[in-house]
Amino acid sequence: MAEGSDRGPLRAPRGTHDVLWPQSSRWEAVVAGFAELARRWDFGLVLNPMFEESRLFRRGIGDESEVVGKEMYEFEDRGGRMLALRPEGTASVVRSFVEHRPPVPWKAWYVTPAFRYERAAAGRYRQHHQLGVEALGTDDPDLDVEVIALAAAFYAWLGLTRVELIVNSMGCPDCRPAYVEALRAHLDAHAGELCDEHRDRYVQNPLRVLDCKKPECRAATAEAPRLLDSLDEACAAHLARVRAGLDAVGVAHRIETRLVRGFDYYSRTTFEFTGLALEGAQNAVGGGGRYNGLVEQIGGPPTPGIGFGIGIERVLLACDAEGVFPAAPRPPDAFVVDLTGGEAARDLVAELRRAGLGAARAYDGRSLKSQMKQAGRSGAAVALIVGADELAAGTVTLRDLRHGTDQETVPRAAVLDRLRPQTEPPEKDPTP
RNA sequence: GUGGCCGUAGCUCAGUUGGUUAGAGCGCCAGGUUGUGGCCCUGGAGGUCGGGGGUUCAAGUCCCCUCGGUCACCCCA
Repeated sequence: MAEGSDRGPLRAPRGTHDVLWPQSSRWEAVVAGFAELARRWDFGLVLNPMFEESRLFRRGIGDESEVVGKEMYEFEDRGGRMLALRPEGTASVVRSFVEHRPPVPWKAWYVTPAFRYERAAAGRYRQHHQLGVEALGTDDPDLDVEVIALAAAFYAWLGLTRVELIVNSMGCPDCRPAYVEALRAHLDAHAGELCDEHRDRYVQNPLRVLDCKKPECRAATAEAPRLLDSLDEACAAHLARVRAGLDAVGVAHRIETRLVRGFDYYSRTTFEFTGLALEGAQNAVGGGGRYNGLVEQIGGPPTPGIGFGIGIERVLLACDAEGVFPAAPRPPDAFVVDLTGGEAARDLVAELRRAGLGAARAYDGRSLKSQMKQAGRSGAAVALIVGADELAAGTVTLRDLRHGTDQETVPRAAVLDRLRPQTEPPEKDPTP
């Protein structure tokens, strides 16, 4: 183990990253856009702790899952409590539901960091960020449709077009066991054909083999029984209703019987959004499903639920790959250039800001040329220049920085009125 | 966690079979213009060559370890 060596430069820990302006403007916009969609879909914001008792995740997500089994950031606090940084959002949200018992249906959205101790790569981080929703209290397939449609609307709002939605049903505790047995029987007969990894492990979790991308496993399961065919009547009807709903609201999707998601809590509807423009293996931009047994598992009353998580870094990567949703910096409305020692700038920016305008200025008594350069770089629409002449005359020189070199002399008292009409930004609708 | 590739100014990179004070473009700062940005010209600042150890008269160049990135596997967001 590398003891915190004191050599070398300080850097962000492996798998973490900083987001600086102007890149961060995309994050602001992503969250604002998602918040607006959540409002339309009638979801309210829920805030949860970033760490929880470890047992929440062990019980909720499943001890066997990769994420809990080997990727959790677990630690003991000074009081001897075993805690873990949240590896995903659902367990915490559901725990808060169980703890507070809000009236159902309870529709919550969140934005949160998620922590997983795994080897970093492009689009995979030890701390990444997820947007998500959880809806508890009803098994109504129309809700599945709403939840999936919300995610689809989000991708569309970003401008993404190359996103594919795959849907499957994991069945329920009534019909899945029989299927798992049938699948296991099939795998027993083909065990020799499986890839190295699954040859021995398929017994524990046969469903995993369906998800394996190795050609051997693909071939060995090509003729395997399909979960879709062994759904009981209720699960089959549920899925049919979800599919019809997606068609009705115009959400294109494809059934993928191999889709098996990583967490233990899923039942019935599962889905995943894949960024087709993304290179490499990290191309899932979002996913989720129904988890009708989860609330009970962590100590609440039997309550069905459904939700999804969307990885912000992934989605932004997909935007880069498709060339959409660029960073949109918000420049100041005016840049104050001061040649009098700073007092005029100090007072003028204060006045502009009180009036709701974005005001920037230079510091350290730079030269006029230097201040003008900064003004140009800032993206401000106008420069407000105050020198000895203007100070004496009670005016400011207002220079257009966007178009040409037009400038005019404006009485100091009229500056605000002169600025307001041309800078009032139209209230921007975050959706198309 | 396993294997491959990579790591030189803030950024993108060059750096000859190891050989004096490590370079370019962009960016930044200043000047050209005693009060005017964007283009242009001139100058300047800025580097533990990711970190540590080793080989050598000599290491950015070679070797080992380590940290970080990246690709594949794995896993998923």
